[in-house]
Amino acid sequence: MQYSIGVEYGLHCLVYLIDIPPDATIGIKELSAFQGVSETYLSKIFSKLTKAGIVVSVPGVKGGYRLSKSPDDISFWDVVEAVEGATPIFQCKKIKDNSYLCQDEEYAACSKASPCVINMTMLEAEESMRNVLRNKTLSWLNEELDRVLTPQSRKDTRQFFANSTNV
Amino acid sequence: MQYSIGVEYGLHCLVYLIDIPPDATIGIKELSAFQGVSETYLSKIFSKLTKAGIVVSVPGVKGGYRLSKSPDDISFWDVVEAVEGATPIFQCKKIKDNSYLCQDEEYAACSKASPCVINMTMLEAEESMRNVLRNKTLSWLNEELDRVLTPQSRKDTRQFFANSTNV
DNA sequence: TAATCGCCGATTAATGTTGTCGTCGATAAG
DNA sequence: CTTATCGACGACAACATTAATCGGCGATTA
Repeated sequence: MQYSIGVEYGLHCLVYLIDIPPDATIGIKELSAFQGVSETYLSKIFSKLTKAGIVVSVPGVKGGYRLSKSPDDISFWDVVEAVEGATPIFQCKKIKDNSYLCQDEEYAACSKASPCVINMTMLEAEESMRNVLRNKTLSWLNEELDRVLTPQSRKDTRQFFANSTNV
Repeated sequence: MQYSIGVEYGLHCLVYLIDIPPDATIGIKELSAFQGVSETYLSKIFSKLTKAGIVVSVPGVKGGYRLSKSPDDISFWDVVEAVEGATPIFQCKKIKDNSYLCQDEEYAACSKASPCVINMTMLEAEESMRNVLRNKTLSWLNEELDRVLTPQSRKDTRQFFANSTNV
């Protein structure tokens, strides 16, 4: 069980969109070329990011993507939710409502009225994970990368996209 | 993306193993009949729980399963890990180590030596979820069910398994 | 008006999920 | 001592999902 690789693709790409000049865009072609990932698949990920209001797409020649809001207002969870949806990780098929005892109609009604403790616990655990992701923004990630990577490599990266940026 | 339904099956079944007399067991047949789930599939889940040391299997006629240790020492996470494995939910295909800049050998070596901030963040978030699950034990679940369910339904459930319990 | 971009739906190969089936060895009962 | 019943295990199958590819669409720019 794993989230799709699209989450990783998306987050890595969004980093490059943070520092570009206002009104500039970066195309799928450049993003996929830089990272060495599938162009068509990446474009699907960006369709989802667009629908979620994380990026804005500019169609036509010299088109591409840019962030739709401040990187301060985009959290890791926003990206995960955009790509993977908000479906809970833990399934609840309500098996407690299909137990042997539920052959009794009255008991079944009573069971369906009360929550499933196991599922509640799972949702609580998931929520804890989401809260960590909600507290990490793209701005934070950008600063963290400044701290971890060499200034030269960050500069080279920006240069790569600056050369092909569509202004 | 979801954890398999086996987690839910397993946790619900383990509840019934808590309150049985010492040295008694409950068979797959009774568990699957009570919950209305597939017998063969459930037996696979219990194979995993056995390998993980959560339950003990008794082979032969009148065989079945019982908890291998105190329900105080079995957490939700133990069960999830037994059924699903400990593989992280978030994939990291190390795409940072395959970027355009990594065509430079020296840069590639440097990149591989430094951690991926995005993946670190994901693992931190997952760990937060696991910690919630680690703090919930089968004993806690049992008490919670006592609180939420009617005494009658709990009694009926125990009765169901007592009738077929193998002592 | 032609080339280039993102958008979108259909398709596909590989993989994972949710089972089933048949065989095995262990065990209790007749 | 045989037989029926249990769990263990591997093979298999149906179905869904994942990670892509492909082709046609409309928008844009040169």
